[in-house]
Amino acid sequence: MKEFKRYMVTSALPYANGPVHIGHLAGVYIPSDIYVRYLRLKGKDVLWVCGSDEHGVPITLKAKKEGKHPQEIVDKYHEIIKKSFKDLGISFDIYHRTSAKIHHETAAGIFKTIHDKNGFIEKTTEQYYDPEARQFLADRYITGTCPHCGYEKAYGDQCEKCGTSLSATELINPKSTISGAKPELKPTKHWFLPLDTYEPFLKKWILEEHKEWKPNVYGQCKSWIDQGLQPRAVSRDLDWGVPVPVENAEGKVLYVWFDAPIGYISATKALTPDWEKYWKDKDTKLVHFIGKDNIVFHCIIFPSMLKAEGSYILPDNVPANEFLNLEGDKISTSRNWAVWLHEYLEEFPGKQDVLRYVLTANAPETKDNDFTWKDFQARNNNELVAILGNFVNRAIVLTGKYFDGLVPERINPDEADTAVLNEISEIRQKVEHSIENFRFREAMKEAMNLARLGNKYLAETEPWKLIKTDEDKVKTILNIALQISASLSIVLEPFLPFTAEKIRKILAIDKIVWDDLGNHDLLKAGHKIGKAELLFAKIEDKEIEYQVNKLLATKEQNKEESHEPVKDEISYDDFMKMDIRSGVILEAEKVPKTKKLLKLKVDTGVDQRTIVSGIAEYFKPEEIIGKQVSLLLNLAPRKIRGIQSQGMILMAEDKNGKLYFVAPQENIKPGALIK
RNA sequence: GGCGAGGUAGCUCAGCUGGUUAGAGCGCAUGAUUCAUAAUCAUGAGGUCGUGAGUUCAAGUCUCACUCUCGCUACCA
Repeated sequence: MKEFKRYMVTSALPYANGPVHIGHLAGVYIPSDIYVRYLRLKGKDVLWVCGSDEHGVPITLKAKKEGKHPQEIVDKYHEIIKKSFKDLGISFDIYHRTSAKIHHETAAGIFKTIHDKNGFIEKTTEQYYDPEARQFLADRYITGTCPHCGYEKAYGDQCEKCGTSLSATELINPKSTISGAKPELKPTKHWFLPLDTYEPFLKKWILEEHKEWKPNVYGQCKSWIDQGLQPRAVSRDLDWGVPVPVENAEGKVLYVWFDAPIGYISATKALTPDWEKYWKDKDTKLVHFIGKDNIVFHCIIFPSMLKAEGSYILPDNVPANEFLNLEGDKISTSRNWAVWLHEYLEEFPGKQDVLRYVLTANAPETKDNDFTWKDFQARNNNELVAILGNFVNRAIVLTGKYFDGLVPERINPDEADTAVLNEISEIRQKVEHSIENFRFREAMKEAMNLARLGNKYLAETEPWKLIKTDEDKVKTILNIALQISASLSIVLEPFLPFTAEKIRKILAIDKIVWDDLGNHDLLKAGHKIGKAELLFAKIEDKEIEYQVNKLLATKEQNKEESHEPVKDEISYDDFMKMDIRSGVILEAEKVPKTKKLLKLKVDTGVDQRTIVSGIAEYFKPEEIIGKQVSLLLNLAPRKIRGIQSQGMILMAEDKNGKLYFVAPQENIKPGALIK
């Protein structure tokens, strides 16, 4: 394996429209913190950067909804996120943000360089522009009269009445749905990164040269490359983001995925004037920690951008984790189904390492995993308290009791004693190997084995018995138990930094270096150690119940609060325009090559017609034949997957997206009017 | 539907290029022990390795089909 002179580590930028939860931590931030802390202890030259991703449409929407400026939104979450990371001991060298000036300059600079090298494809199209709102309008934000059927409220992309696909420019009397103003046709230019031209490069670089990447990452990349890459737009008509730095680009910003990864570079710039050697020197090892949803951006798009720019190095590895679930359900910010970091820190003060431990032990390294509070409690009580905390406590208490807290000397250690000391080095090697291969779960387990080793050693030697007959032997035993404790304070530092620090405080030592791990004389005979202090406290059932109840309450609330806002008022006439009737499904078959579509033949009472409906995920064709349904008959026909769909089946949808038929409770002849 | 990843003891996971009775931690049972936060230590019981075929002297490990979970993608008037 290549030896690198220095390391550049990045962690995915959290999106600043909400706080950070345990899924983020287990997937990205804790693994990278372990990795970086380890490298630092080894004395490596390493920089680790992260920051808030503050651009993009969702933030502007959230701002609009709350009547605020996007900057207010990102300011709020940036502070919450930054503080909670710090409190958990996530040791970024810098936590930056993409709304910062230096980021805008950096992103613009990179765009400009690629632009000047003709690295983009430019495409100009005529698009509607709203002079009042002063922005370009997406097709959906324009209504007008359909040139085919004369329907007055056709959308810019499609007429709902006759079903024809339209382009906004075909509409007669177009109107902006934002301001109501009459939009003007203006040429708008966009820039595309021609990913297709990077295909040969990506093929060689990933598929041939990085076979060691994790299977999920490698497989995902292969899938994308094999399917053929398309040029991707790198700009948007929006007023929140990094302005496109060329002439005649007013109202255009860089697409958020273009500017976000550049945030790594700008953060490094903000950190040190020496930033270039971390990003441009071939002897730097660049590692991106991300979640699986980010694989394509970090393995395909960002490297292509850097390649296009020309002067940057490419990542050596992109360790992506899978997702963490919570109590069996997907974590969801919008449904408030999460354990929020800032809340955890308040509710479990001083227990940062417990969360770090549980999330590492349970990290979704190879497949999605589940976090449960019961498991959280069990790991704390049975592993941290019983194995680790207990061992260190035993060693300290015994030393206090027998030798007044003075480290005793080793006198004629026998074979078993030496074997135990030597085992520390073996554990060290295993931990190193695992961390360097991004297997943190395994690494931490090995580290914990050191505490297991200590417990076993004490149980076998029984110093509390020997003290009556052979004090010299007890000295040797406790010396070794203390050396193990000291080594624990090193090996645990990457995983449980607060605990490692606590152990050092009790042992009254300060300096630690990874290479001291396994040293048999970390504590000199005669050194005075401090008083025993518990490393971990048991977590009682009550605390766990509280958390579980909190989640149950969320579940209840989600059930109740699933109301969409009430739509705009309509007139009775509007309602009566709809022709809703009961009907019966006569035939049903799956539309080939789709997941959700069923082609149905229904008896409407007046005729038999074909309807295509997106319900295949919840109903099998044979199950619904003969089923009574409610039909909207006079909906404009529309072609779906090549099949003309004449009407719509009415369905109720719950918050999880599950569908339910809406139909008369008792059997009724097809064709009965519903009003 | 296409593509990718995964399906190994109650739970969380190891099992490298196929090779003796499939491993670990936690939980569970029994025993030992009391220095320690009823903590620890030892021993043990738990698996037809998603299902079904095939290749091979030999398959959890290779091939094919099927099935379930997750993700990307197409697609839900």
